[in-house]
This record gives sequence, C-alpha cells and structure tokens, in this order.
Amino acid sequence: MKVIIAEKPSVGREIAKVFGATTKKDGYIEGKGYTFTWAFGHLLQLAPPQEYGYFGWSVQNLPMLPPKFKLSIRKVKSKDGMIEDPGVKKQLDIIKALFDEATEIIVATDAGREGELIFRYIYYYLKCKKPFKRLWISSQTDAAIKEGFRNLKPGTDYDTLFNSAHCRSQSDWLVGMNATQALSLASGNKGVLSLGRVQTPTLAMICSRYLENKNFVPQTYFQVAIQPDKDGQSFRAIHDKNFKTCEEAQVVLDAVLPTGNILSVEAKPRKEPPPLLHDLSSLQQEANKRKGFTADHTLSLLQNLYEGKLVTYPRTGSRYIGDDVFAGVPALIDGFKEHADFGKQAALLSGAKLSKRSVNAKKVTDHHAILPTGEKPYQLSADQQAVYDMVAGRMLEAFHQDCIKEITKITVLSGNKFMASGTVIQTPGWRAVFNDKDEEKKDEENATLPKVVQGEELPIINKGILEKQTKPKPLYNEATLLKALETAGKEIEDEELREAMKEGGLGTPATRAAIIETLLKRTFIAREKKNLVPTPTGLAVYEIVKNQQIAQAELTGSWEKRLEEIRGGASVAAFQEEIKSYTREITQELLRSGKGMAAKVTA
DNA sequence: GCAAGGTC
Repeated sequence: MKVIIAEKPSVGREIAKVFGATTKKDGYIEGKGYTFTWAFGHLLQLAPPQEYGYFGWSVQNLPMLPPKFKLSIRKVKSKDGMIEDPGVKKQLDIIKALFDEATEIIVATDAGREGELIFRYIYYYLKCKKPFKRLWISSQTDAAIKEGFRNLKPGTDYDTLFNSAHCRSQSDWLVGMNATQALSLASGNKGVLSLGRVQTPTLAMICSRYLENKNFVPQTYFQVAIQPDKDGQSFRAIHDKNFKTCEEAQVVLDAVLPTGNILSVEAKPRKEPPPLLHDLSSLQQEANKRKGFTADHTLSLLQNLYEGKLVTYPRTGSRYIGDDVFAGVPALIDGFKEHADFGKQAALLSGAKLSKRSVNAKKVTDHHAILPTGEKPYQLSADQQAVYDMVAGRMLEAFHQDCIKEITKITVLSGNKFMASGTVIQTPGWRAVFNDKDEEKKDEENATLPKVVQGEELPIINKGILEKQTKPKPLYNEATLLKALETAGKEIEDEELREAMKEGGLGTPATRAAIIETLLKRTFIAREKKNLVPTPTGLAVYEIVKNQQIAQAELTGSWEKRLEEIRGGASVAAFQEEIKSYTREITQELLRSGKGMAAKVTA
C-alpha cells in the first residue's frame, strides 16, 4: 500500500479525486491501491523549555540551549491550561497506523520549506523508516497533479531543504524563548514581554512611526492661487512655487493681472492597467480599507469561505495564476452574470478578450492567487458576503480592460505662471466593476476642466493666498502595516540581505494577522480608531531593543541568506553555532538592559 | 507565561 500525505485535507481530497479514490474513512481516503491522508498544517512543534529540564522562568536557566531538540504535539488552550490538541493527536494516530502499513510514502505537503518541515517532523516523531518520495507541484489542477506523479522525486533530494527549515525553526525558538524570558525576568517579571525575530521588528516599526508622527513639527507654507473663468465655468490654478513667508507670496499675488493668458493646454490619455488578482495580504488590506475589518477577521472569514468551497486556498502569497487555471476563468466569469452588483460587468466581459496581466505560471509559488471556485454561495453572513464580493469583484477587475483617463494640464500667465490639472475618466474599463473613486487622486481639485485653447484670454474672477502645512507620515493602520511588513527589507543597504528578503518581507501571509494579534494581546500596541499605536509598555520595550539586531528587519534578511545557502548544501553546524552565540549575547544584553524597564512597567 | 510556522 502506498500512502500519500498532504499538508491539509483539501489537498488530500483533491489528489484522491484525481486518482478516482472514493472510499472515505476517518482521516483518510482509500482507493485504487492508494491511501490518501493529510496533516492540519504543523501537527508537531519544537518542545517547550520544561521538556529539556528548564523549569519555571529563571535567570539560572538562561540561556536555554537544548543539546538536542525534541518534538511535541501541538498544544491548544483549555480550562486546565495548555493541553495536547485532541484533533491533532487523533490525526497523528491515524497517520501512524497508515505509515505502519505502508510500503512507500509519497510526500504531498506544500512545495516549500515549511511543507517539507511539516512532513519531516511527523516522519521523525513517529520514528518511521519507510522510504518516501516527494510530489513537487505548484498548482493543484488535475493535469498538474498527474504530471507531478509521473515526476516523483527521491525524498532525499529535499534533505537540505529540510535542514534549512529545521534551522529556521530552532533559531526562532532559541532567540525568541531566551530573549522573552531574559527581558521579562530583568524587568521584574510582572508580565510577559515577548520578543521575536518577526514581532519585535514589527513593534519597532509601529513605535518608530508613532514617535516620528508625534514629534513632527509642521511647517507652514504659502501658495498663490487664481481662479480664471471660461464662460461661467471657473477653475483653480496655482503658482508652482511654495513660499516660506506670506510676504513672498504677496509679491506674486500683487502681480496678478485682471486677466490670464492660456500659455498651453496639454491633454494626454493615460492607460491604467487592471489590478492583479488578490493574495491574502492585498485582500486583507482592501477589507481593512473598505470595511474596517482586521487582518485576523478577514482571514477567518476567508477560511470559512474556503471550508465552504466558495473560494480557493486563502493563505497564498501569489497574485498570479497559471495558464491551466486561466483556462477555467471564462466559465467563472459567466457564473457572475446574475450577480446583483456586478452582473452587468460579468456579462460585458463574457466572450471579450481577457487581460492576461495576472497570468504568469512562474510567479505562482506554493499556491495561486485567490479566486472564487464557481460554487454558488448560500446564506452568507454580511461580512462573509463582503469578503466574497471582494474576491469575485477583483477577479472581474483583473481580467477586464485598461481604464483610459485623460490628464489635462493648463498653464495660465497672469503676471506669473499658474498651473491647473485635471483628470477625466474616458473609458472606465476595470474601474466600472466597483465604480470607486481613484484613491490617490481623490484630493485633487478640478476633476474636470473647461475646454480652453492656447492664446485665450480669460478673466480672473478671484485670487488669494493659501496657507498650508506640511504633514507627517500617517500612523500605521492594519492595511498600511501589512503592506509595510510585505515590503520590509526593501530599504536595507546591504545588497545581499536585501536580495534575501525580497521574496518575503517580514513574516508570511499565513502569520501576519497572528503577529498583529500577538502584539495586541501583550498590550504592546492598541487600536485607536483605525490606527495601531504603541502603549507605554510597547514604547518601553522599543526603547530597550530599538538599536539591537532583534528589532531590525535585517535579522530576517541575514537568516534567509544563510538558510538559502544551507538549502544549497552549506554547513548546518556553522549557522547553528552562530545562532547559539547570538542567543548568549542577546540574553546577556537583555538581562542587563532590561533592568531599565523595571520602573517603567509598574502598572 | 515564552517564537514562528502551518491549519481546522
């Protein structure tokens, strides 16, 4: 009997379907001489400190450097504290029984570092010795699965990938557990002051932006505006210079004549291509902007829709689909012809030439972009419906035509030169789906300018000085923070580190919502209207760590670079030694500097 | 009581 193990039930079932296996059992499916089972993501985790003899939280234990890491079953909170997750335990027993019967195992966890780790942790925890092969596919269509099975790889081909995954896992444990205990203990053990490779740079970003915003000193500046009139339709034109003083502006104002001469009129069409399909992060950002949903809430709504088979896999980091999935898109679009809000646009797109901007198999990673499945939704909650419509609407947008705008620039001479600009949408294209205002241009005045020609002389019906102030960068909200986490590392000076981070940023699509929730749970940050702002505790932690490596996105960059080298065959031991040495260092440093917190965190 | 990673 050959056993195929997937990362999650949906993929296990999909593969079973391709094989024509139909006998459903508890936790697996049988048929055609194969057995198809699955994990639920990580079933196992590195064992907590007490399993190595580090009892309680104590300076004497620090730094905790287990000579050999152990694995333990994923825990869940219950009324008696943390207990082994019963569902996980049960599935692990099922997997064990199947592995015991197996002649061969086929690994079908997601094609990536964590997917490899999910399987290997199970395999080593169960002390399994059976041979295994690897299925490596990035699309779960029938054709891709069949092709993958014709091309199974030897399991050992992925040993170095497992090594890099295991190092990632151990390093996060060592640095996170030790730094957390060190700071918590040093500050008087009044509560958990957690630190980690991802959460601490995230906290630092929120704090640093908050302080920058709070300490910002606005500068006043002055602009000079005139209002020419063309046959009763007036518009505003502004002198292109900003003045530091009102007096300087007054000079320009005084020079304004009773009329203005049109020096030039420039009208240029601009094509605006449709947006890409959604990945999790972009959808979380949109749901936060449109509906004020938190990243966590959006993820859980999407998980519901996914379990109801209404949308494809949600925790994806790709905004593209392959050609195989694209082949099914026209039928999906047809399915929305009756939709209350965008039925008209679906009908318009039906049979039209579709934009292929979101079609690129090379940019599909473990999973493709989020799409509706074509199943008809039934009795969705208002929030579920809202998210579902964002997925469906984005699909219509992504395959729609360009939006064509006309951008007009008018230069008027009246003593000095004044400029007016306006944007008019000529063909809405993809913008017709939601019919939203263009966010960036919302403030811009003169959306429509009157038709004027060069050489025309227009009366100036009004003129004046505008007093304005420079504005600070805005505080982070969930949408802008998610974006910042995605792009974290883009500013790093070291080219190699920047390169190592360019794929991922900080955290992963699956974990970013949880990171924000962790910082809220620790009361390091709080929600203030739509913004995320630090609390006094968060700021105190930031003050202690802000100049240390653990608060920099670069730490992830340097790890990613080394982990990639390990995947290519480089020494595991060398990296592990460096991590241990860094762990000793940061533990010492925090035990010392954390004392400065003691006074600040007395609640 | 603690990390980051995955998922129901």
